[in-house]
Amino acid sequence: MRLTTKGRYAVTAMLDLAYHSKENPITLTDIATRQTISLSYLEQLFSRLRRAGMVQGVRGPGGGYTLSRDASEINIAEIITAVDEKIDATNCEGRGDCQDGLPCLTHDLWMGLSVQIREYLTGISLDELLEKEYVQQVAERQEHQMQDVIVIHNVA
Amino acid sequence: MRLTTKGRYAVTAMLDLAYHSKENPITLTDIATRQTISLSYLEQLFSRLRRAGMVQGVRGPGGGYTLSRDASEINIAEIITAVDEKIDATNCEGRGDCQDGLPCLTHDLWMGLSVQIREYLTGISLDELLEKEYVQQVAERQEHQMQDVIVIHNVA
DNA sequence: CCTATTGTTGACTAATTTAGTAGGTTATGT
DNA sequence: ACATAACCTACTAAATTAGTCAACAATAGG
Repeated sequence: MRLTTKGRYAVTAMLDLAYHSKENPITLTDIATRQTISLSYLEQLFSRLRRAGMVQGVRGPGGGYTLSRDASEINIAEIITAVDEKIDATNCEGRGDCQDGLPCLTHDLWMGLSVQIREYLTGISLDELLEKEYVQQVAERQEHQMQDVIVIHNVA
Repeated sequence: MRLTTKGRYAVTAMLDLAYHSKENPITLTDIATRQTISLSYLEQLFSRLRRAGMVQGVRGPGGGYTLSRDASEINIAEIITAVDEKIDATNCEGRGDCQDGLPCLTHDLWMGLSVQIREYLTGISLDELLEKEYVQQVAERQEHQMQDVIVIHNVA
């Protein structure tokens, strides 16, 4: 099982995208600034998200990324899977050959945990997350801070 | 979140111990053979489990390890915590300072996931695992294979 | 008392993964 | 044409895992 910043960054970026790209494409530079994630790293993640068919890239000025599907049709588990390989607590990727080709003593336990985690994350859509009061507060705060960054940039 | 072989080995070893140490202490060498885990690595893990007060070591011939508590009083979450630091899906260890001292956009989501995983693993005791038909089958198989190893060893 | 057994400890290491950099190439709106 | 932004590939530093190795401490049994 790995749930590292890779998967967390991907979900955060997708949520940012869902929040801001209602009409126009959003650039990775914007997301990188708002979420303080390195731009190049975001590019890698979005490369995978695009290949997984979750986002669409638009090149050139005014371009950026948009969601390929409605935010209600994208769940958290598939975002993590797209960038982080798999949500799986076993060592044998569920095959049951953990000990010399046969299942280890605790194989079933990790299978159960995997199902548990997968069900939880599959059950949450981007849409549902967006509606949370908490998310909206943080998103608004980030927009204000973004304004500050732009002002500082223009002054300099 | 990290759920790696470290935590899995610890739970597997503890389950093996619970299964075999009904009367006498069990040596790490036995556990290492049955579960195909490196002895030196097991020593490291049991050092932590001992400091966490979950097992007791008995030195000298006939020694080994026993559970400090009844198997019904030991749950899976605490075993993992003892060797694997923490069951936590956030990047900020739950503090909410993930983005420049303030919570990131998805902080709440990871908090919820952490609770979910922790509840699941806390709700399973070693005792309960032992009663599973599946575990008993694997344990018996391992004992037979262990006999083979001993026979081969004596012949050689 | 001696010795084999087993726990206990600490330092070291190879392999893997993560997180991030750097530098380029395409496509496209103005 | 030119600036903008996606897109792509290769490289790298830091962290973590999964061990190895070597020594020391306690103790049961002869």
